[in-house]
Amino acid sequence: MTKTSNGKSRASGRVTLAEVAAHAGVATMTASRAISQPDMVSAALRARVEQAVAELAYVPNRAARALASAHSNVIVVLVPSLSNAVFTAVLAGIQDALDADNYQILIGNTRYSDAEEEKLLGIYLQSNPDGILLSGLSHSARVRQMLATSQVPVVSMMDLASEPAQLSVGFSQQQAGHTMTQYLIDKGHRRIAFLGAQRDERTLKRAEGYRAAMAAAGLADPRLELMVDDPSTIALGADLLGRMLASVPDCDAIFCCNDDLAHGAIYQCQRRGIAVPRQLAICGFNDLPASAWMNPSVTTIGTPRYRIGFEAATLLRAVIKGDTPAATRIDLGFTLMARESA
Amino acid sequence: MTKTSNGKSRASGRVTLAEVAAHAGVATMTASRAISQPDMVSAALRARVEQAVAELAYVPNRAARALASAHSNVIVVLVPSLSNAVFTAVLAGIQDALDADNYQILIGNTRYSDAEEEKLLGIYLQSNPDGILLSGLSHSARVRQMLATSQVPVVSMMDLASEPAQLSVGFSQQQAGHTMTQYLIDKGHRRIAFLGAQRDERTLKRAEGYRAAMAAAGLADPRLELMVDDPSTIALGADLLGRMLASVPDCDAIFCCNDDLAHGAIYQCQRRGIAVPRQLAICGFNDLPASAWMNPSVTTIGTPRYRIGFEAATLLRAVIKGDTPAATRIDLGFTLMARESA
DNA sequence: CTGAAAGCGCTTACAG
DNA sequence: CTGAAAGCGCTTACAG
Repeated sequence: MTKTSNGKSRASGRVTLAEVAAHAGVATMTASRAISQPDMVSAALRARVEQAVAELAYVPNRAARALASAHSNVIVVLVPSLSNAVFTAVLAGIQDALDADNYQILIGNTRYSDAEEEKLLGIYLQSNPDGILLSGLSHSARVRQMLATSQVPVVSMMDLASEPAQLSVGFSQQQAGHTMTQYLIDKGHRRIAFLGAQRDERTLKRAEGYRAAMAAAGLADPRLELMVDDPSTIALGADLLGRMLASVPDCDAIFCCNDDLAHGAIYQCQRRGIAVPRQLAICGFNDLPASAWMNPSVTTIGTPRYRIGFEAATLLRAVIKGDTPAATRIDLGFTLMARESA
Repeated sequence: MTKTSNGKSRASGRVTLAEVAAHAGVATMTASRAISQPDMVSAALRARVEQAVAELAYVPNRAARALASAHSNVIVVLVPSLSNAVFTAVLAGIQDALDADNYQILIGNTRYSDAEEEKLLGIYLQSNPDGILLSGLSHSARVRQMLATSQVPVVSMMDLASEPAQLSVGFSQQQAGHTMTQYLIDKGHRRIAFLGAQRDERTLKRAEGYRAAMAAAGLADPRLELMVDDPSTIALGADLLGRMLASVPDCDAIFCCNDDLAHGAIYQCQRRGIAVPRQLAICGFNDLPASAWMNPSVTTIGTPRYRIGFEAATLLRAVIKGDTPAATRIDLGFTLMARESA
């Protein structure tokens, strides 16, 4: 199997293109073309090479190809979480958009940490990626500098960039936060609390939207805001609900920064015998699958996460291929899902 | 910035090790050592190289390193789903286990498809991975052959292999299915249905366990089994519950092959006014976070998914480093979580 | 501890 | 359409 030619070789033992070429009776470069640019080779030679590939079970060496061609065919995707269904949907969209091309997708989970993002980016940049898909708009100075010196095309996902030079696909997190809050105000609620977790960029922007709507309605009260660093979980939602009710007993509605928190808050209300929405209205954000099925069903903001991934990947691919995109800032919008809980 | 030497160069324009070496006034190979094997270089030279690296913002070319060293430092992980919280937990365990080493983790989502698994494996094998982490024990003939010819070490996750030569980390899916069924039988249920989705390997084995327990108790009835190909979702759980109740009205307990289905079944009962567990007992599998919080809370099987990922990656790393593992088959067990719903 | 040179397995202008 | 040769950016026995 291992046909290393000379004794002192460091060869990998795997079948090489040269062996395939020899087997097919053509030059190495012809074998290369038959595989990578089949149209540039005559049908006869192509068939011989293909047969040799099959007979020798040839597997191309991606490192050698990347080195020789200065093209990695790698696309890096950095998401802050894999346990959050929002980002797995984004990934599914990316996968589908890139499926046809021979891209290798490098998925990095930054765990909502700047340090981790820097580390992962540093490692992934070693692979000389053709493009990068990032979550969110705000990144550490170090990350911004690494990106700048690398010269690799970047598309930001989830939110909309303010500078048109920055490619972004998403929707206005702030506006969505405002819309949900206004909905609660229009329903007649006055003591509307905001429950936030993770304190990430998007939570902060949703809170800004909430704050703007409350202020405009003359309902602002800092005691109505409860924001913690912990990751969003159902358990945290249950906990935060208790804390809010303890500090603001006359609270009549709760806007959770995401559905996990809302679910926990609702389950907690059920255990305490608090009727939702009659005694307390509760709404979330993202429209996770359970939100439509729970009892009461959960009022929330539907977000186009799959499409964000799909469109961002499509945009990135266009830029990599040298196209000048028609739009550099793609707003996919959001949908208020008015259901039973608020 | 781009210091390509000769006119017709295909250089990438990035800073190279040779430039770093020149900047530091050492030979290229010394610069290489200073970076990869710092202990083999004197402190003085090491410092000069490190400074040159910093000043030039040098980023190593992973492809070149892989090609020259015949070592990719890549570990491939294939999971059937990223939207399933079980596998994202497995991934978290893998990440944590491999964090210290400089491994690049290639995550592939096979979407429960043999064809997709073959395709992904083919692409990833081009990167000459040091090791592979696979989900499940049963794979297509093509996959098994690719694995065999590649000679890359493989560890299987989730279930336990029957042949000791095959490295595996998980628990007995069949036994877990049996345990849950026996629990329901012991509680006095007689018409216990099994709801299955995806028809994947693990669902099938849980069903086997169910079948064995039912047969042993003299309760077997093929009409009590409902298995479909569709992916597991809450909506499907709601749907399957309706279908089962329509075909077997005297059904008194339902064993769902996973928690998503169980949640959907319970929500559907709530909408139909069926009391759980009084009129109908319902249990799931995997113990997703919501199961402890729902009302009623969900009886289910707790599975050590994070630890499966962690231990599997640890085992793989040991094998890659040439160690002979003490155990080739690591049983991490499971836990029956008896709660309100059954 | 340090270095000169060969080699890893591909691709790519350039000829023919 | 096909091929000889150089080169991509590293690492590694082998010497000194």
